Amino acid sequence: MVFEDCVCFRLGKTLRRVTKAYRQQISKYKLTHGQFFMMVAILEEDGLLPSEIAKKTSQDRSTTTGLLDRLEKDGWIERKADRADRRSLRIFLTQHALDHKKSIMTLFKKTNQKFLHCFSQEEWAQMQDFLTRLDRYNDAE
Amino acid sequence: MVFEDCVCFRLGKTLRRVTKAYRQQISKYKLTHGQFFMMVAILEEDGLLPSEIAKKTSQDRSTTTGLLDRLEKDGWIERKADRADRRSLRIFLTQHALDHKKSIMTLFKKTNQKFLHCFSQEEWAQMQDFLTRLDRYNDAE
DNA sequence: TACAAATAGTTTGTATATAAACTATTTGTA
DNA sequence: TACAAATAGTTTATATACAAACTATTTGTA
Repeated sequence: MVFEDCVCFRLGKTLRRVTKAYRQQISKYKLTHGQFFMMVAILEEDGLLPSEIAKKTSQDRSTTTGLLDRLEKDGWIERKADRADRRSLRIFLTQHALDHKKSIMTLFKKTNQKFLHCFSQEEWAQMQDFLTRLDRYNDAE
Repeated sequence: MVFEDCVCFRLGKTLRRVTKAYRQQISKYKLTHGQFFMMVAILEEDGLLPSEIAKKTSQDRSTTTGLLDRLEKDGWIERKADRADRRSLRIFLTQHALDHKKSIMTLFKKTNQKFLHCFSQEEWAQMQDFLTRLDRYNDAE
């Protein structure tokens, strides 16, 4: 089959499947997988700028705006003006988010364990190396 | 970093980067990467059903509808009624698509070569195996 | 100090992605 | 044959993804 050896196609196919399974695992919180990762990033570090969150989650800034919109609408985060730079915002967790912090971080780790079971430690290190090579290749472009 | 060992996050990050580089490579044809892959699938086999194309490209049926809509609008393909089953359609290439068949298939192979350069033959086989394991894991769910 | 360039974040427009519901048709079976 | 179930494809609604353009502010520099 013509797509067998296509890097982009194979990654896309696998990601779609992994994401689908991921969604089922995290459905408890009514967060999409994108929102879930963004929440984890913010739970780990409160008070970041949107641009810092974009970098941390490797998302486009405008994608980040949309994700933050929905997280704010659903009461997980708040945008507050930065004192030092009036162009900037800082993203803070709501009490609701703080109340679920431990539970969400546990779910994050537990869900990922399921996927890591596909690999031995050495294999996952190998996989990470492969992915990092592709990341770097495209940085250079 | 918390996402370092997250399978879903790492795949997503790499795919976004690979796709971005891919887009630049194929920009000549004004096809998105999704449209490009679908065109390759149809160039390889003319007269398929949308459901067969969905399966071949590992896409949802409704995603396939949208991609075929745009390919049809841009004059690459035509939908024709199936004689045997009035629920079904058959997807056929236009003359325009046939005129570019060779060039598109060459671009497909050439572009992918750039990404394969990140790996030795053994490494790519290993990577394929890893991806296939994740595919299978999620099939079972 | 003036002001061009850079930066932070958003908006707009379009494409992919998917679940759920929908129409039309065919299939399986009592 | 009648009719429920299955199938093919689409539509609808919503979320990610991203390029390009936009506003407001800050920075760098002549």
